[in-house]
Amino acid sequence: MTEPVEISNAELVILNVLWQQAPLLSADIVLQVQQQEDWHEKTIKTLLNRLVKKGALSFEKDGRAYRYSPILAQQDYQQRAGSKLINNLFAGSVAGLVAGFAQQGQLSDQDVAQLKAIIAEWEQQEDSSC
Amino acid sequence: MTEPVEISNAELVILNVLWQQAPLLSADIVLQVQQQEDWHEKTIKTLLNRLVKKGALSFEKDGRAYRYSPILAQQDYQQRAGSKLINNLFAGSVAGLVAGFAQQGQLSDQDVAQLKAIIAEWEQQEDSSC
DNA sequence: GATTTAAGATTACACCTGTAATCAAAAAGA
DNA sequence: TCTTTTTGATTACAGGTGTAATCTTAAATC
Repeated sequence: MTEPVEISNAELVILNVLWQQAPLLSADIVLQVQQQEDWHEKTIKTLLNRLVKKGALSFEKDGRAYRYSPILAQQDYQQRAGSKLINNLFAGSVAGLVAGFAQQGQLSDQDVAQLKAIIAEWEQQEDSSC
Repeated sequence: MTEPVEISNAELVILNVLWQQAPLLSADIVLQVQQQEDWHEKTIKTLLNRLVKKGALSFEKDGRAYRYSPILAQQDYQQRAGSKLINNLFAGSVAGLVAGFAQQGQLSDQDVAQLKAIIAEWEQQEDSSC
C-alpha cells in the first residue's frame, strides 16, 4: 500500500497539466499553467519541487532543464479524493452527490447519457456474476 | 453572494455533528465527536471557536455554556465542495466520478436504484420543460 | 576566457491546520 | 466568603500552503 500523498489545490493544477501530457519540460509546464492561472514562474517551479519531494512527480535531466512526469496516477488520485469527499460529506453515498447536482440543475445531457451507460453495464455485470 | 468559507477536514467533523442535530451544547458536541475521533476536549473547543470565527457556526449562551448551531447549510457546502472536486479533478463531469466508482466496484444496489430515480425525474423534467 | 543568462535549489514569510496547554472568569461547593 | 471546578478565550507550536525572491551553478555569449 502506498502512503496517501496529500496534494494541495495549487499542486493539483500542475498535476492536471502533466496528467494530460507528459513528460514535459518545466518551461512548457509554466506556459500551460499560465494559460489558466496567473502565477509567477517561480511559483510554478516551487510547486514542481514540492511535488517531486512528495513523490508525485519524477524528472530526468535534459541538459540544463528537467523533464517531468507524474508518478501519482490520475485514476488513483481521483479515486482517493472522490471517496474521501463522498465519505466525509455524503455519508458514503455517491448517488447523494449526483442528487445534489440534479437538484441544482447541473446535470448535463451527456452526464445522464453516461450515467445510463454505467448503470446498464453495472446491471449486466450483476446478472453475469450469478 | 456569500464569501466561500473554507472548512478544514477536522472542522468538517464538527459540522457534520451539528448538521445532524442542532443546537447542541459544546459538552454534547464533545461527546458526539469523541465517539468517532480520538480528540482532546480542548481540540474540539478550538475547532468550535475557529468555526465561529469563520462564520460557519453561531452560538447563544446558556448560563456558563454555549449552545451551537450551524450557519453554513449542509447543502450549500456539499454543493460547493462537490462542484469543486468535479471541476478540478473530473473536468466538470459528474458522470466521470460515478464511472470511477463503478469501475472500482464501489457502486451499491442502493446507489444504482437512486441513480435510476434521479435520471427518471430528470427526464420527466426535460419533457415538461418544452 | 570573462561575463551574462537561465535553470533549478534554497530561503522567506504570513496564514492555515492539527493538536492541544494555559489563562481568566464565573459558577458551584465547602 | 474562599476555594475548586468548569467553561470559554487566549496562546502555543510545528508542519503545510500560497506566493514568490534570492542564491548557485552551469551554459551561452562576447
